[in-house]
Amino acid sequence: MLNRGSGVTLWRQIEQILRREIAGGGVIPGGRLGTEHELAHRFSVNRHTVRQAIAGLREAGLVDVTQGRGIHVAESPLEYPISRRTRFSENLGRQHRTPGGRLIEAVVVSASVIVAEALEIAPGQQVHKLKTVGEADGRPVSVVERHFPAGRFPDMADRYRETGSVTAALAAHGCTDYERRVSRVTARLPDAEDADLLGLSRRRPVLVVESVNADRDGLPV
Amino acid sequence: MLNRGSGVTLWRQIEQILRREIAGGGVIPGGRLGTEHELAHRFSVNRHTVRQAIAGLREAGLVDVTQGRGIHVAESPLEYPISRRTRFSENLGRQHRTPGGRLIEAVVVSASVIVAEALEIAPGQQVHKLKTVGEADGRPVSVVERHFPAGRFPDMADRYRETGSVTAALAAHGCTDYERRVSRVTARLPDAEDADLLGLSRRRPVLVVESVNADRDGLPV
DNA sequence: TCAGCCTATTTGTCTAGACATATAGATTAT
DNA sequence: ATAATCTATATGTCTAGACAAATAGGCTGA
Repeated sequence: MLNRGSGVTLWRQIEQILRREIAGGGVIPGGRLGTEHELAHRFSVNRHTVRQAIAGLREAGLVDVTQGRGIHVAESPLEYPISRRTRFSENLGRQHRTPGGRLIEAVVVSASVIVAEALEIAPGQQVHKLKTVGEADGRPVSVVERHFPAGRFPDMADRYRETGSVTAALAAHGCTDYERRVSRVTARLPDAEDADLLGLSRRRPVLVVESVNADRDGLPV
Repeated sequence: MLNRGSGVTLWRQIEQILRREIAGGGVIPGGRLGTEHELAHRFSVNRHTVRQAIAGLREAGLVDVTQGRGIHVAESPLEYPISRRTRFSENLGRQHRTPGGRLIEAVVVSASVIVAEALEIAPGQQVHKLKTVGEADGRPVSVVERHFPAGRFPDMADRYRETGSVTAALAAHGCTDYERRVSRVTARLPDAEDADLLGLSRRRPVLVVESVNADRDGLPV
């Protein structure tokens, strides 16, 4: 099965074999890949060598490893053969117009310097902070944090809860149309909270869209 | 130095200590962090335990580890306290219009199915493939791969070399204006080649802009 | 029936040591 | 002086084995 003197390390060979098995559908998503002990025995190597191979699969988000439970093929590695990209490549233009989203948090806070600058208000002024999780295809794909000046949009949170739509909530305040003014796209690795909300591996990069909307509305991050 | 029965694993404690030393400027960027052997002796642990701690620093892009050379603090972990975002948050609209870029590769290849579909030509037809590295602020920030149908733009590579501009090269073929038709933004971790070209850590996510330009020009990836 | 406990299973951490391989610098030969 | 070779140093890989800790499922007692 393995080639021991080929210049290619054993754990890489093992990783490759397991990758193919997963990609080829040899193992059902959610099913066990086998225990470290089993795999070690199967490839006739030490358990630690298997662990190094598994570490690679884990980074790639192909398997979930849990102490006491075992090694399971991740739920949707279906698209693996295509690429390892993060999936939520939304159409940017639409992203901020879509009504959907589950509300996580709605609080009124003092504007940080960055937010204040974007909104063209004084730092420390009250702003609504809405945190929502966007969903598509039935699974969470984006975490959005919006800031609205509390002065101009006093009932923002309530309106959003009623309508479930940012656009509608803004309209209720007399703002019938808005446009993105600037938009910066960056990428980073998600922090623990984001990863939890999205139910994803911390390995997968996350898109961060920072944009400021015209008509004097702004929404960083 | 280390607390052995605290519930926090040794390697995590070691990682934290080293992180603080790096962030605090205790070690000069480019300087050695010490060898695995030295660190193992310093913390009175096994070399492998140190290795696991180092693996964490490595993932975070804080150190460069090279066989035979040792462990060195990464060149610019300066912005570490700020955030771990990738830096090249370019203005999307401008990205494909900018003239700049160093040519890495220019070949004529057969169109893959994906490329062919985007360009609305038959798979297998000849296309120019231009690979360039975009620079900003003196450092490489983007890897762009463009595909042009060889039929419509026979001298693409030469023209690009002459003018150093995609727009100009297209104009030489009678295509004076073009627009992005659709654009998808995704993020992924760079592969070895990309990381090398960009001179960056493989941990930092990379933005991938896939767009198809109107006037029947397309440029995936 | 249900809660709590117990235990087998499985991954996580740590140690110990051997050999492989890449790097840099010194040494040697031309 | 320059190029090739050798050597010490350092990380990479692999094995071996011990104990810790989390999970799941079965068992026991109320």
